Amino acid sequence: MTRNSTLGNMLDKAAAVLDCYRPNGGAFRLTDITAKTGLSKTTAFRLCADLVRLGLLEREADTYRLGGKLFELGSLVPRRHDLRETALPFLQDLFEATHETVHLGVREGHDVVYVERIHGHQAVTLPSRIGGRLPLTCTGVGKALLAFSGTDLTEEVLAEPLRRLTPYSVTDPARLRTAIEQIQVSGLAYEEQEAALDVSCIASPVFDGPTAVAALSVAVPRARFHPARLAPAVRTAALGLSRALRSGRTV
Amino acid sequence: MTRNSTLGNMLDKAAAVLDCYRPNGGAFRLTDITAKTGLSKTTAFRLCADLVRLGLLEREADTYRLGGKLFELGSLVPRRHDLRETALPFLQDLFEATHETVHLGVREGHDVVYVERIHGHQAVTLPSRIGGRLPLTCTGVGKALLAFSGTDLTEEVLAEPLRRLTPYSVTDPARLRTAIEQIQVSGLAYEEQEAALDVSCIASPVFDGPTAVAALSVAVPRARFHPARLAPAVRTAALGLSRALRSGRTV
DNA sequence: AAAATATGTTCCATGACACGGAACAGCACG
DNA sequence: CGTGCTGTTCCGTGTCATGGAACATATTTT
Repeated sequence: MTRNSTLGNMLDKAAAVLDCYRPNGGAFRLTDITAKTGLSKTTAFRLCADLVRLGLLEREADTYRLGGKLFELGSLVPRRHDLRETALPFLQDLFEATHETVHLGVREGHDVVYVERIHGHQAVTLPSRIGGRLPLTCTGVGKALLAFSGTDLTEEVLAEPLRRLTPYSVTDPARLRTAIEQIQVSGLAYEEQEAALDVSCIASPVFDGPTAVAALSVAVPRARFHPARLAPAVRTAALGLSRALRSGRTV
Repeated sequence: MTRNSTLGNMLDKAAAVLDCYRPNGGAFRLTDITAKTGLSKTTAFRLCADLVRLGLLEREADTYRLGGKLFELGSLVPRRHDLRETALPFLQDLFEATHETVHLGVREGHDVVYVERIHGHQAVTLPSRIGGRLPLTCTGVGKALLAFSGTDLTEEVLAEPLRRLTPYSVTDPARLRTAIEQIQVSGLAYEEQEAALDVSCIASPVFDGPTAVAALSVAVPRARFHPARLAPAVRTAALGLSRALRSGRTV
């Protein structure tokens, strides 16, 4: 009868249920949810039923998935929506120039959150997905953001152990520090197989003030990786978007 | 002390708060929220504080906006995400062929919900937005969906008064019925200034079985509206996507 | 076939906690 | 200075979310 002490109120519990689905979505059964959240079977059952009734979860034969209303609400989040809307034309330009996978990401804590990801028929296989999170240190977009987010953040990130997604991920703080310095002078971040095997990436920061508000990149299979051709396109798109953001703000 | 009887539990109240932001997002103050939801000031205050703590809402100087976690969760909704992922290459093709605003939408009840919307620098002004809802009867995508969602739904929609977004919106059930029949034989839905002034649109349904699972369209300013050029492109993209969905399912 | 294990589901008494009214605090007005 | 508007804190009350136990229904093991 004593309430579960770890989660405060009903809302915390509901949020815990939803958090089960981060960062990869999927479909879970009631038992999976009780295991992940620590909620009692009864509580999880009632909670899921409520969430289904509210459209935040959907049910299909003993499994629960995220519901359509979350999609609607997520699309309305102003910070994301506004950025995406101004960025999209530039991302399209970049895609049309390269026909490679194009990313737009923002920083959230020590992670990059992808706001947009467009690609054609031959998509590279990458851990990135819209709304997904990856460590700042393992991706082109992340490194571009990190290099222009202030020295405090850089030191914070370098202080803790660097995560590894592939054997090529940079885990030596000293190497990362020099990489960041190069990014700061060139305005371009390179990444080779550090997030996924056989995928390289060029990224460039987007500014709306002193620090980067976003970064965009193209990711290409290693066989087609030609920096001399890609770098100017990425840089152009990033500068164009920066200018659009500034002019939008002064209106 | 008597509890608000109209909303059952704490979760209902939280969902009511989030629903304030549909369908147009924005930023609301505490008073706005109490007015829209009917919650008491105290309850709304506590609830919003909880939602901010959970990342579902963000606060900025006495106003609340939808929070970043909703964006993350919304992007993971499987039904939407999977469709978007397979559709994107075809939408890109269509955009590259036309350089006009491209839509992808699905049906939800008597509305169309837009799953994707891509555009270049000269975007047409339209009420459509990703995650947004519009009446099936006022948009190209909507009419394409309606024409291939079974006669039961058609009759349901025709039975109730038809909504009007512009002076050109079709409100005569008889005219809409013949329009639907034309769509059914041609596989193409036309719409001229019925959703927004000065914008016309050609749409085509996407199939993964007997009924349409989605529809895609291009929307163009009236001055550039050349059906003979646009229709084949739209049709090609829709057929390509249909085929990709089918082959994806049989794997 | 029976037993065992795993699911999802319903029932219930209980007390933790969400509730709204009242009071307070800070601002902008005229 | 008062008056009207915000957001915020406090607190006693009783509602309703809670988890255990029991039930239902599959699937697997003996």
